[in-house]
Amino acid sequence: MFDRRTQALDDFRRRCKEQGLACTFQRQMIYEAVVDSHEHPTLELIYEQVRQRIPSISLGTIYKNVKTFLDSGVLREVTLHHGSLRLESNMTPHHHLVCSSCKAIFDIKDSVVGPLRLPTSELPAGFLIQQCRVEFVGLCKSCQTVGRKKANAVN
Amino acid sequence: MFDRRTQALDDFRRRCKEQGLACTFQRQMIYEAVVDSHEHPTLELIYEQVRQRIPSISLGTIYKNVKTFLDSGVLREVTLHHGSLRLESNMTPHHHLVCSSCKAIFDIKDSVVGPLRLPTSELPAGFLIQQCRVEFVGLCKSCQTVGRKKANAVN
DNA sequence: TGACGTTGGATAATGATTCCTGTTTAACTA
DNA sequence: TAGTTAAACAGGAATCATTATCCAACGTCA
Repeated sequence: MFDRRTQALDDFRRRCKEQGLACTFQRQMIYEAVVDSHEHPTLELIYEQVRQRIPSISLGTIYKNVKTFLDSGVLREVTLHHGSLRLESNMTPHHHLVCSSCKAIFDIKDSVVGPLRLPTSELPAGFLIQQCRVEFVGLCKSCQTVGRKKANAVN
Repeated sequence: MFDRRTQALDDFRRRCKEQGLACTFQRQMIYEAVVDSHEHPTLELIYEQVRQRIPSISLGTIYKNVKTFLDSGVLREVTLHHGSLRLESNMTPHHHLVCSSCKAIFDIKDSVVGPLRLPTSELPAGFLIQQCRVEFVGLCKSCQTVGRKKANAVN
């Protein structure tokens, strides 16, 4: 009887224990909502999901716990630059190098990485690929020396 | 006398003309602020920049024109998922496939893409790379048939 | 130059996120 | 197992970024 939910629950307990986080029912439901949704859910989606099982839960609780999960590495954020719109005028194909601490962005020439191909067999049926973006994530020189704490928090 | 600013101005005029946009002084300043800043600036940064030359400009104007630029493709947004925090529980290395229209995200196995290396010579001095994220961007099946307009708008 | 689109500024609306406060709960200990 | 305590909770207020609306004044372009 080692179904997906049991597995998820075990993972959750283990991850919480590792991080010294209380293993509350609300947190468990939030975690499960992320695991169950294979769509890389937004906070709103998680909220709706969890409310079906805990109607009284508040959005604030979702926010706080998701933040806790992200800070401690129990969950991950798909989107690196979420929250800040960043612009560029360079329209030629290129990639980016991003400092995870100070969010500085550098351009990387397209040619350095080379073309990336994905076998059609790996794609969802009918998916049409238009472009490929590569982000190298790391720490710039100054953030390595200055902000160790900060850098660790960003996983 | 073909310096960087002259070049930028020419590019700007050409891009505006192509898109049927008025080539106003304010827009020119906004465009130049993006070109001049090699940091992939935020809106706030652009605002500060432009205000040095047009102190009376309002933040609303910046927002409005940047949006116009993004919609028409005069400028680009570095961050694909800006504005929506997306979560995942899958902690194993993997990449993502993103529909630019409906923002659906699919996982791609790490191994399919293979390891990517960047010659140190291509990095800013002292930069420490921690991970590499690849995003294949395109259109999922349903968005290809349904939302052509929408899809075009998303560059 | 004249018509038309754009700007500025003020304001309001919105949506996402954070903060605050009093109450409840999980985890630990006796 | 009951008691204690720090942490977590719900609910609502507050904040912040962003978008929308208005209109008179202005600048652009044919």
